[in-house]
Amino acid sequence: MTAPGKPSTAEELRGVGLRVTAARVALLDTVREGDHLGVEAIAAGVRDRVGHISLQAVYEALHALTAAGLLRRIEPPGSPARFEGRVGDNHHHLVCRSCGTVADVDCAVGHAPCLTASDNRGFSVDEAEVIYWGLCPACSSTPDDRL
Amino acid sequence: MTAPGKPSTAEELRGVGLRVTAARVALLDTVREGDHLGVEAIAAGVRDRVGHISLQAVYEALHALTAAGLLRRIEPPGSPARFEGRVGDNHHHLVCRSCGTVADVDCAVGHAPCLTASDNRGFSVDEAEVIYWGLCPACSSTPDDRL
DNA sequence: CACAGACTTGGATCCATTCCATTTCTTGAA
DNA sequence: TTCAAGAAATGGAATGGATCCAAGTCTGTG
Repeated sequence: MTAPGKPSTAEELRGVGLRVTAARVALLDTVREGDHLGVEAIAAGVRDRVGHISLQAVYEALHALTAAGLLRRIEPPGSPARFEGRVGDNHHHLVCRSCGTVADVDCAVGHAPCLTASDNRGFSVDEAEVIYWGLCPACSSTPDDRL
Repeated sequence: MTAPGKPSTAEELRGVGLRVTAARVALLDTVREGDHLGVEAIAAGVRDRVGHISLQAVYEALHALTAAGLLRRIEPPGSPARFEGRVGDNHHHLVCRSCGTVADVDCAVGHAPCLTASDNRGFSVDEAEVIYWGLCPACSSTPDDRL
């Protein structure tokens, strides 16, 4: 089974080996419907759906879902962590210096300097900050992950 | 006066309208010699030079120097803020997921997808995170900066 | 059904950062 | 050189996001 079309939230959870609980389903839905929500906002959204959830449970679930690859965590310098449901595609973010609003942008692959977003969504961009994540030479030659 | 060649640290401070104090000179030198240092490391470096400085003074001075454009603050998600002396040029960073080491990279302007750094310095990059800073449509049409 | 895993409650704790009131110091002018 | 204005530095307290802990309850899942 598992119609290839569009798996339900529950099926997605199961698909990555996580238990399906009301809280997690509500959390996943909340994050996907929301727009780069912070932890508090997510907790509020989940409470709207299932009545109650503790902040700790929210943190726990966010970790689990992020680790499972169902959510992505972004942390614009200067503001608390935010989460989004868009994963898998390589997209970046526009952050407003004034109000902190976050918007998605596709990666400008293939053309232009990386300073230019493929679509600036109406933002007036004054800086592009790029962080390349990976392993430094020393760490990539080390067998295990030492932290 | 002010030989165009290479202004002293003190002259640079004066040049941006800041007072010249031993602490600031030492701090600026420390950051420039160091490699993406954190606040604690900077404080330690300054203490090596001038004997003593409070953490608060370090924060205050870092703010002042950053605002003045003499330093740049970078904040890789998951680690405390770091400061560097390279300003003015548009360069980005390589961050090691394992040890947190930060290295500079020039912007890959003009060629390649932004996923590819101009020189990866030996890092094995698995992700490029781009944050475009600017003002969202709403904020850019607003006369004053409301936060 | 039984159990591992998830959730709750209620702490405590950690860390980076900021705020406060007070004192000290740099600086430019007298 | 002396002085006053105002910026900078100080110690101490406080804030806020995030994490962790332990004990007990609940609940998916095999």
